[in-house]
Amino acid sequence: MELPIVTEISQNRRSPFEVLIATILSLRTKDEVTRSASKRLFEKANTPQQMLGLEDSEIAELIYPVGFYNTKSRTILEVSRVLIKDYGGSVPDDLDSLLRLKGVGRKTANLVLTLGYGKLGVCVDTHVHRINNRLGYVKTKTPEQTEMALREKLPKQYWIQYNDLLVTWGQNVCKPISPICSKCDISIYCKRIGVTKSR
DNA sequence: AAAACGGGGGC
DNA sequence: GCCCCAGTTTT
Repeated sequence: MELPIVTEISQNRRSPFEVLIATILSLRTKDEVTRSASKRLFEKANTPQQMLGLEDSEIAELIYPVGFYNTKSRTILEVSRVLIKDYGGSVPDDLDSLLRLKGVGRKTANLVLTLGYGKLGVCVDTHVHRINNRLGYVKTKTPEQTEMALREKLPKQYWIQYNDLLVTWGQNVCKPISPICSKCDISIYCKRIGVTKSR
């Protein structure tokens, strides 16, 4: 099973900055599309200093297929500027500082901590949110509520592996539409809440 | 709470 | 052709 792109980047010993940028590119975007776009971008620039050497429109053109390319290219440049100005050109390794960056929300911040620094983070995206609610493990409306619930319920030692596992599972088995329940190892524990069609 | 940001891929 | 995607910001 192919690894999600951001995970793959972290496992190739890429920098926290690359994890951060790849995560920004991946927002609301299919994994395969993010894969090619991040590769193109990193060939041109993979540090905040190098990013600032590119024009807004240049970045937008490189990442074009990911969608939201105007927002994302501005975010990349703005984040790069702040990293140089306030953090000596490196990515901060605490949640509060990361959340203060424009364009970085809870999911991105926690993912940078987890994959960029091997630190604690419960990263709740649509996959983690959906799977936990289907299982009946949590009953939450927003991803942030799911994050807080998991911090209480899930043993710390599993937090880092947990996200990668569920995202991979969410992309390949417990899909948003027509999940392949016959291929699911934890099917017997699942309440299938909100699952209409399954295979 | 809902809209806006967006092209690509699945069906 | 229609709907969703490792979200976040703005209204």
